[in-house]
Amino acid sequence: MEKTVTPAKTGTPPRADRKAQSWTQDPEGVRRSILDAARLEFVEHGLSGARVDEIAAKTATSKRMIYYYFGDKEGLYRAVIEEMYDRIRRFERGLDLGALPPDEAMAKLAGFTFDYHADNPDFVRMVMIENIHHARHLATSTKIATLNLSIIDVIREIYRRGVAEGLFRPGIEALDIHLTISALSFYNVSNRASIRQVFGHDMGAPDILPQRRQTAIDTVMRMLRA
Amino acid sequence: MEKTVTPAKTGTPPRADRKAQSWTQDPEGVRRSILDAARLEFVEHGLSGARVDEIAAKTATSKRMIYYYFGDKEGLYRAVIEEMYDRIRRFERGLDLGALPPDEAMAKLAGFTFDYHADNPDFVRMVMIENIHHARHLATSTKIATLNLSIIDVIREIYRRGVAEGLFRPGIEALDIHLTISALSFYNVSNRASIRQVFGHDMGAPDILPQRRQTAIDTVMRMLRA
DNA sequence: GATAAATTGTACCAACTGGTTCATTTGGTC
DNA sequence: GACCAAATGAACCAGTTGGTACAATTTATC
Repeated sequence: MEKTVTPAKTGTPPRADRKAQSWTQDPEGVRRSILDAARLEFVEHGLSGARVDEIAAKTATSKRMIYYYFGDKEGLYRAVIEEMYDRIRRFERGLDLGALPPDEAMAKLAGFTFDYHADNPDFVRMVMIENIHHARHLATSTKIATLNLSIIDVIREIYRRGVAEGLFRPGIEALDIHLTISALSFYNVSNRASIRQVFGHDMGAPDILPQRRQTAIDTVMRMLRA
Repeated sequence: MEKTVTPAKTGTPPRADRKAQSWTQDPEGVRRSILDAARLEFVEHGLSGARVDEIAAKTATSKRMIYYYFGDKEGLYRAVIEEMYDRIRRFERGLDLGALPPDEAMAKLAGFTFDYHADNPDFVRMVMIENIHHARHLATSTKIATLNLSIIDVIREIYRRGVAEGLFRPGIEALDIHLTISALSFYNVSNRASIRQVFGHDMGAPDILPQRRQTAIDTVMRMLRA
């Protein structure tokens, strides 16, 4: 962000000597830089609390480019949301649990999900913020509507095998399993601050987290066991 | 909100004929009215998204009185938060589970907690909002620090009895039990919008809620059973 | 009747904020 | 060398927003 030449101060920019600086053309890089800065700001302050000027300041580029690429504040917010959902979807797709016995597969899925949430508090906070806004942007996003649900299929298949092998009790909905895993993974992260405030325990602390993780996995397995 | 006399339009208010209206002095009523309006607005738009003028409009009184009683926007927000925590604490204290056998007591507690969250989405949303702000206002509130924890004692006692009677397995922390119950109660409400958007199911719908409720209770009981 | 607290209204302000305008240059590609 | 997209930068603006100033009146209390 260093300028070699002092910029003119008139409203109309100078003709010559504007900038001797050179720069590489890199649209993706600029978008990246803006998205990263925006994520930081939105995650920290929410949609209404985030300041465009603040995002611009965190960027390697300028406020000008934010509007150039994302149209307006909400467009930028939507882009951040979409990217985060893209990421967790890729994560879920990357799970390869088909080769494992059902109980191991389910325990592993629960563990992975727990870890993903614990490792990505930014994602958790964005989901919270989006829910505060009644998932309005999720609804208008064209990208998100088509995708998800894959995780439900994964769970359904593991569960089916588990029931067939007599390991799991029958009659449970795949969505119910997913919601239980999610709830137990999400809550510690989303409500970490209030839990610490009210009960004096920091669920994100490295000496407490593993215990909570084990409890979550055990709880899911016990929920399913025949 | 009817005025019998048209107010003067000068900056300096009129001397006479200001208002023939009479009103009863009712500080508590005015505070109530403001707090209710503020709750609606904060719950819907968050701390940064809420507009003081909008709160004033929802009030039976004026913006003037908001600052008169609560100092500033944050003071008002803090008052709303404190009141909500007061309410759930009273609810928790009101539970009388000591007379029931441990398993019944625990199931009833889980059910009550689930219902409280389902019936009070405003509370859930305020807790979300406060967590987005890292529970900063919970921390600075003098009222909240001293109180809670009673629910942990209730759980600890039920659990102790359950273990003594051989109904529950030993070695579980009371806080872990509470967090599990809370997570399973909170998540459906807090993430209702995104769940509906992504999976197409409205967890608050009257034909789905009871099933989710039962799953939550079952899950807690299975977590504990010896 | 005096005193203090509760209440009323509204115009107003300074700071902030999302978003735009203007004019221009540079890099890559064919 | 031409051409277009990428990139630059800072001033500026109109609308919003939390909060206040000012001046007065009414109600309850003793």
